Amino acid sequence: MLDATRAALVELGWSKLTLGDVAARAGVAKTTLYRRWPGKSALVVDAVAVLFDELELPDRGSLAADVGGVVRSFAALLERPETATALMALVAESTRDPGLRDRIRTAVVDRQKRLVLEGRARAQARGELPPDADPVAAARQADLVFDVIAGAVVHRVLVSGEPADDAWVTAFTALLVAGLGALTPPG
Amino acid sequence: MLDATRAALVELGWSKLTLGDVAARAGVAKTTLYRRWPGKSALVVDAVAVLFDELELPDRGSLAADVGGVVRSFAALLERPETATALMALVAESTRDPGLRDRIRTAVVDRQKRLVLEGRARAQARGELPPDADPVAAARQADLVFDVIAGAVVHRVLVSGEPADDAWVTAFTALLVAGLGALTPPG
DNA sequence: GTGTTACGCTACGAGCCGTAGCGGAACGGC
DNA sequence: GCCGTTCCGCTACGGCTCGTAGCGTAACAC
Repeated sequence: MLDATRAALVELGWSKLTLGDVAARAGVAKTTLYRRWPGKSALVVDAVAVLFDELELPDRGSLAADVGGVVRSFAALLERPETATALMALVAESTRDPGLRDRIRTAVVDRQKRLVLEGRARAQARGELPPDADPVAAARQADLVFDVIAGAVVHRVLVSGEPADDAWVTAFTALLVAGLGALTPPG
Repeated sequence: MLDATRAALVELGWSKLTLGDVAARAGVAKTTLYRRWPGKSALVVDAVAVLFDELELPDRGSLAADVGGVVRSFAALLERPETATALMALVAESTRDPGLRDRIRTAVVDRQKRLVLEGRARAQARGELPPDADPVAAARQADLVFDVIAGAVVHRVLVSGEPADDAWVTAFTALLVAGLGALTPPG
């Protein structure tokens, strides 16, 4: 079912995707889809969410290398046509649907944020970042870094429409790591 | 016409917005809309584009203050319900429609990027940033900064779903300015 | 043997899309 | 005063999608 949804997303995109189509591809009655999911948005959330499971963050030895790695893998995910068209449409829908917003958060956003927390803890263990003084300040900084990384990649790939190639990834990583390094030693 | 489109966006959101609705609100026949715009997407692009004209960048005296200013005004624009639901949906559509992508670029993206170029030139005049050595490298850095700023704000407001309040703006500005400052003096 | 659950299939009213066809109003040239 | 052009409003239409209702059936539990 979710496979059929992703296939339909690749071929038709979000706007022209119909539940009748998905049902036909999956060899399933349209009724069954409506019995399991309340609508198009919820179905696509589940279909796309599994793609974010493949995001991992192996230890590459330094904060800069870890940031570069997560940026690269996230960009690779966004350059797949299914995720690109679906993610933006879902975010647009979630603007007017709090329930959908929660689904997206638990199914997609939290899975990415986990990587940031992981890389951050690793950098602290290496001594590249100072340990947490205040836990709420630490959470705020993690959220900030997450928004910067994910936002920049999304904007580069989907809005500016240019690839996140090696040159861009290294430049962005350098900027972010330099900012973190310059900001935290004194404070 | 565009006023009616924005009003319908506020009330219905992107997905439930119909051209018949817009026509009724504008006191105009549905045919007229189709005579002027090829479809829903193009109409909404024009309706939203004018909102980006109010973005300006007064000289606030320092690079940090200028960045904070543009972040604040951009965030205020994104927190309006019309722009939030429309922008993301348009980006989603543009992944499958190169023509729409160009419309968005000229009508929305370029208007924002202008601010970045302006602030950058101003910071160079103040001596806060080094002058351009290589023009293509300068353009690349400007694009990078633009993606970081716009992407972070969009992600914060629309994906994370939390407001870009003063605390966040100052933290983000500090991170970005520190990164720019730490990166460029040696190079 | 029976209740429960889940599914497939058909059919339906409702709504929107995008277009065609027709008639009317404004404007300009002469 | 006459006529061509252009723009608009209005109605109507075929086609498509939505989401639901109704009915029959297969698997499973006990």
